[in-house]
This record gives sequence, structure tokens and C-alpha cells, in this order.
Amino acid sequence: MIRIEGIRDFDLEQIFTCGQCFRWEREENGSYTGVAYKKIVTMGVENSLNGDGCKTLYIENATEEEFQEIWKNYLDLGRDYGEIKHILKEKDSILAQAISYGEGIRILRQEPWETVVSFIISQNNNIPRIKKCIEALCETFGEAVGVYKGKTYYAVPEPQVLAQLTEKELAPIKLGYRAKYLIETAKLVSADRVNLLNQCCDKTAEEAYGYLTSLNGIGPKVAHCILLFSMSKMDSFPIDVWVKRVMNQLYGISQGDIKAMKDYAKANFGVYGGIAQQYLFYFIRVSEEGEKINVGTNC
DNA sequence: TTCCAGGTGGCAT
DNA sequence: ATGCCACATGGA
Repeated sequence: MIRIEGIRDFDLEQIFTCGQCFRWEREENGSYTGVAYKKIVTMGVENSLNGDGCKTLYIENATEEEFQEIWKNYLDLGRDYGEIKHILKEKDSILAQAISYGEGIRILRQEPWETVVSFIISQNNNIPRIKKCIEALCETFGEAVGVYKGKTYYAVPEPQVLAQLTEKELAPIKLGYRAKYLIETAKLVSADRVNLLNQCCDKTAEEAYGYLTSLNGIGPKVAHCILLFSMSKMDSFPIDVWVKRVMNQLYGISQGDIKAMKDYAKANFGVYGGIAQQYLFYFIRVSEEGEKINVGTNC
């Protein structure tokens, strides 16, 4: 177990339930257990003893070296979200309200392949079922990475594993029509000797977007989720049904005008468009006010 | 029963 | 370049 003091702008519940990741499980005491980079850990937060408003993050089953190499980056702890929130609040009073519901959100830096798999499955699907599909996929075809507190944990199956499967073999996972996309994309990625997917992190957002959308089952929305949630392309602004609702109900942009939404985000949220999007997404799906907006669109 | 969910590919204009 | 629409699955 390691401890990291002086943590700000950080809420595990918000980080892990805001729709960017699907595999972290809440424990009874409010900590979260999950697998990333083939490591199994439990993370929890305690209030700081010296009353400075900071928190202490603890990670069970991790070493100091693993924190420096994996988890610091994974949790985006090098970025000052306080400063970003300040900038976004100044610009936009609507967004300021959304931010107040998700003060502790951070954008993770997940593994690209896991994010590709997750968001191919996410399309035209709902979050509880996305989670079930991914978990079934990992338990059935993923490598067992270890037994932790009496439970076996599995990694997301590698591209070369999924590339070998037939649609019939994937049928028990109940991916529906997305099974075909997943197999096809796994074939493309596993056949790519230079591993363009992992190189995307070091490329421009435009180059990475071009590669991602060349894969099967990845269009504009899924590509932007991958850019944002695994490659730290913070200006990526994924537009799904919820964001459409927000942009329509709160900003008065007509429902179908995706281009106007993109333009608005670029002009007003700029390089932090993706972070702004995530506050808005969390706000509409979790808060009372967001619930009203949601209900309102159905009338 | 019908509608909906972190949409995309294919095909017709 | 833009506009439809089929595509599986399960919960409300």
C-alpha cells in the first residue's frame, strides 16, 4: 500500500462513474478496485489530517515505482484541474454550474486498446450493458492477471486473441452487431507490425483521428472518446445523445446541428473542450437539474 | 409493445 | 459532401 498526499480536484466516484471507463468496481468503503496495465489495485481517498483541503490517495497492491510509472499518469495527476476549472468557469456560467457537480472529475489516460474495445461496444448502447459486455469479454477471452482478495481478475483480451475469433464464438458475449466491428478492428490492429495504435499518443490529434477512423466500427464520436480517454487529446469533444441534449437545452443549438456544436466547443472551450464535455456529460446524467433537462427533451 | 442507449457503415442522392 | 436506415440486445 502506498500513499500520495496533497491530492486536489480528485473524486474517485466521479472519475470512475463519469462514463470514461467501465471496469472499476466500487467497494463497500467507497474505494475502487480494477485492472489496468495488467495490474490489480484498490484505490481509496482519505481526507488530509492537516486540514488544508487536500486529500490523501492510497493505492493497495502497488509499489512506489508502479505509481510513478503507471498510476500517476493514469490518473492524470500531473495536470492542474483547479486552474482548468477556473478558466472554464470564467468563460461560461452554464459550464460553471456543471463543474460544481463534478469538481473531482479527471480525465484518465487508459490503455488505447482497452479504450478502442470499450467504445466500439459503447455505440448505440447504454452504460450498464456496456459494462456487462466488457466484463463478459474479459472473463471469457482475457488473460487472468491474478487472484486478488480471493477473486480472479482478467485483462482486456489482446488484439491477436480477438482477431482469431469468429462471430459465432463471440455470440455468448451478446455484443450484437458490434461483434463484427470488434473482430475486424482486432484483425487490423494485430496485423499492424508497426503498432500505429500505440503511436497515436505521440501524434497530433488529427493524425491519430485519421488512423482511428480507418478502423472498423470507429466513427467520429468513438474516435474522439479514444483520443480523449486514452491519449490525453484534451480538445477532443465527443458528441453523443447526451451531449446533443446539453448543447440543445443549455446552449440553444438545434438538435441535429453537430457542426454548430463542434464549432461552439472549439470557440468557447478551446484546448479544454474534452474536459468541459465531461463536466457537462456528468452534469446531465447525474444532477437534479440535468435530470430535468433529460425529461424535458422527451416532451 | 414501443422506445432508448456515450453511433457506424453502406448506400442513395 | 449529406441524408437515411438497418444493425443486436435488454431494460423501462
